[in-house]
Amino acid sequence: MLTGMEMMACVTEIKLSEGRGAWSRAAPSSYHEVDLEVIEEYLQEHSLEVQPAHTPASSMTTVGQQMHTHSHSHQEARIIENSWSGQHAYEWHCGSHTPNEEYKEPAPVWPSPHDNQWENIAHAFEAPAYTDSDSQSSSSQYHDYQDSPSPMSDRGDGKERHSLPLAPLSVKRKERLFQFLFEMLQTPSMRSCIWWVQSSSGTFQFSSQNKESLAQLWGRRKGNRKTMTYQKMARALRNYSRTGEIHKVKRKLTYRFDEKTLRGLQGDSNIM
DNA sequence: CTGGGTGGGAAATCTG
DNA sequence: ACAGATTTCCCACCCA
Repeated sequence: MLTGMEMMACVTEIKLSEGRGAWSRAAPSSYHEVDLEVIEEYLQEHSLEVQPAHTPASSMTTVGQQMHTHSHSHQEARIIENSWSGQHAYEWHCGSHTPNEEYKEPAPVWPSPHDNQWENIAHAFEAPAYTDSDSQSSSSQYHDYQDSPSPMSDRGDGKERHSLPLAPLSVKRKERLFQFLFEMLQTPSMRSCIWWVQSSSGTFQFSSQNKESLAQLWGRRKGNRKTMTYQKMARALRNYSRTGEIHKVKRKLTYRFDEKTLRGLQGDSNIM
């Protein structure tokens, strides 16, 4: 049981490795193998659990440091098998805690930028040049979106109302990118990489400094030969514009799940 | 001019 | 063999 907790803590911290600047030169080839792994394991292990409404994200700030070197346990046993609407929904039911984590700040505000505890894992995860290019810095005004009772009242496009072939399959295929992203969106520990801008409309945004980590995680999950990058992941995202699962919104690093897609994901995540 | 994003064509890969 | 879903490359464009 502790593992879960620790993992959580660990992951929770890791993700925010942000770039302090110091170790920003960390070898891009070494950092992801460590922490990303931890995160991945954690995600897999908890893919079926309902996370508590209040994530220990802020409470246990120290636990993780000893884990990033973790021993790569064993729990890769189950890989979330998603089945698009129908079968057995996704395993993630994080709906319970969502209400309090999303519309906080659209930007990943690291718990304590000065805590050197992060440093350990920090460099390990991602060490960008530390440019506060992220929304919150001072220009979070992009989206003042506050989750309100107005589902999909997003400006821009609100046209897809017909049926999309989102659930054509009867067999479970590999996890799709948008499913992965949704999962990450429901994972509090990934807040530093991706977050909801307005969950009700399915609008989410990537962290400009941690988007690469998120991409790498995706690539690892897919077991790609080469390292996944945001550029490539974004290319896949652009393909979604054509197929309709996800659309790009004018905001930087911001995308929006199609209503249909979102419904499917939500439905699956909390068995509707 | 530069860099971070964005948009896409096209071919390569994987997987069911 | 085939199709769907990326993945990988690469290049053009924009904009701050």
